[in-house]
This record gives sequence, C-alpha cells and structure tokens, in this order.
Amino acid sequence: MPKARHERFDCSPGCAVEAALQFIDGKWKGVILYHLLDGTMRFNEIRRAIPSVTQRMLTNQLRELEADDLIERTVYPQVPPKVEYSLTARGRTLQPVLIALKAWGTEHSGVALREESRCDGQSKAA
Amino acid sequence: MPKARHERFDCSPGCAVEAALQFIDGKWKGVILYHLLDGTMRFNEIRRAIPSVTQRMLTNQLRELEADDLIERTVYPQVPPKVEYSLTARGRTLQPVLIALKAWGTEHSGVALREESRCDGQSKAA
DNA sequence: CATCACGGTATCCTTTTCGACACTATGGGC
DNA sequence: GCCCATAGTGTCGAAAAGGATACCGTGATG
Repeated sequence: MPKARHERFDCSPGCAVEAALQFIDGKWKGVILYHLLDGTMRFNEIRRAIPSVTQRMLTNQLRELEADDLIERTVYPQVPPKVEYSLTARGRTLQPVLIALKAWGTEHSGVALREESRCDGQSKAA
Repeated sequence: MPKARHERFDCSPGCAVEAALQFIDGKWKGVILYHLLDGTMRFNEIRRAIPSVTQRMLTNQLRELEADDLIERTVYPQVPPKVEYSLTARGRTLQPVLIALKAWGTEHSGVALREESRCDGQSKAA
C-alpha cells in the first residue's frame, strides 16, 4: 500500500525539492509522466512504450499518480475494456521539471557513465 | 553497496528522464544537492541543515553522489577532522533541474495534499 | 471449443532501503 | 578521569519497493 513515501520534511529550504521529488520518485513515474506529455494514452499503449515495466507495477504507479492528482483515468464501459490516461492540469505543471530532467539526462548523458544502455533490439514498433 | 539503481532503460525518449532521475532519487540526494548549491559545507553542517537524516544515511548518500561525480570531498588532515563537500562542475549543471524542482514544490505545494506537513511544530490547519 | 486482447487483481518472494544504535580515534575543556 | 565534538564505520533488523506469475470476465476471432 503506497502510503506517502516520506512522512515528514525538515523545513529547510530544500524541503520543497523533496516535496517535488516525492511525486516522481517511483521507479517509473518519471517516464510515465513524460510519455503522457504527448497526450492521452491507453493502458497497453503505455505498457508498450515502456517494455520493462510489468502490469502490476504500471497499475501501481498509475494509481499513485492518480492519487496525487497528476493524471486522470477515464474508463469506457465497453468490452473489451478501454481505459485512457491523461495528465491533469496539475500534472501538466510538471512539464518544465520533466523537460529539465530530460535535457540534463540527454546532455550529460550519464546513462553511459556507469552502465551500457541496453537498447534491446527495436526502438519503437509502429 | 550502491550499484546503479536501474540496470537498464527502455530506450524510449523517456529514457533520458529516467537517467537523470537516477542521480537524485536517493531519499536525501535532492536536498543535499540543493543545499550545496549555496556553497561548500562541512559534514555536520549538512547534518544540521537536514535534521532528520542520520550519519549513516548522510555518509551513504554523500558517497553515492561522489561516485556519480556530482560532489567533491575534501579532507583536511587535522584533528578534529574536517571534511568539506562541494559541487563538482557536473554537479553544478544540475542547478536548473534543482531549481525547477524547488519552484514546483513551492508553487504547487503538494506537501499538504496527502499529508499534513509536519514541520515539527507549526503547520497550518486549513 | 480454444484462444486472443483488454485492463486489470492477487499472491508470493526477493532485493533494496533506511533507521537505531553502538563503536572508532583524537584532542580539548572541566 | 570523563565528556564533548569531529567524521565517520559496522551490524542488525524492519519495512517497503519491485518483479514473476497466475488468474478474472467478456466478446470476437479461428
């Protein structure tokens, strides 16, 4: 049960940094949010975009993001089920942060610093 | 021992976001880096700035940040010991990210969303 | 009839994280 | 002699995060 990750903050100025980090620190939240910047996505669409995440984890992270009012979940009562995820207004305010994060990751491509980026095979299946 | 937190990335564009997140996702890394933006600090100085961190944790996070080449550790061989920490050039490139994070945390003070911000003592009962 | 796709749940288990606490060495103050 | 501060280290154990796998109901397809 995801219960807030940090229970308390030390109210030094860094407090706000921690507070913000709290929302994107799940293992996959950053990527999920980043993908949703492009627009609404269905469950399996996200899953395909992030091959290494399991349903369980994806569901989990999605639920937490929803609880944090960063994304919105829309269920279409039809069969087969259809569920769409999109950013809320609040979620969209994270855009600058996400962009900054991506910019840093790209420029200072630390990916290659301590590991080799295992781009297993295909990049995107169209 | 700390070993890279994520072993692999899915090479979707969100990859870079994950890569960046990797460096600041430790429980205290964000705050530590943020405090170091102000300049060099000694060990116990950081400790006092973040009351809720233990030595063990602080040492640990500091070592990881050092391993990631984000901070620099300078030991003065004297007694009592004196050790100073400061950002490396690479660490300073994180500034925009940290700033964005803090700005978001401040504006969208989500601290109060799912928990009462236990700023040990006073909060604001809304 | 069997199978697939959809969007999940439930259960189990391993790994990782993190906090508490004790211990180190040295020199100074009382 | 005893305690303080500095900057750590080591061990223990609880809790949380995260991964693997199996299962659910339905409707269309083969």
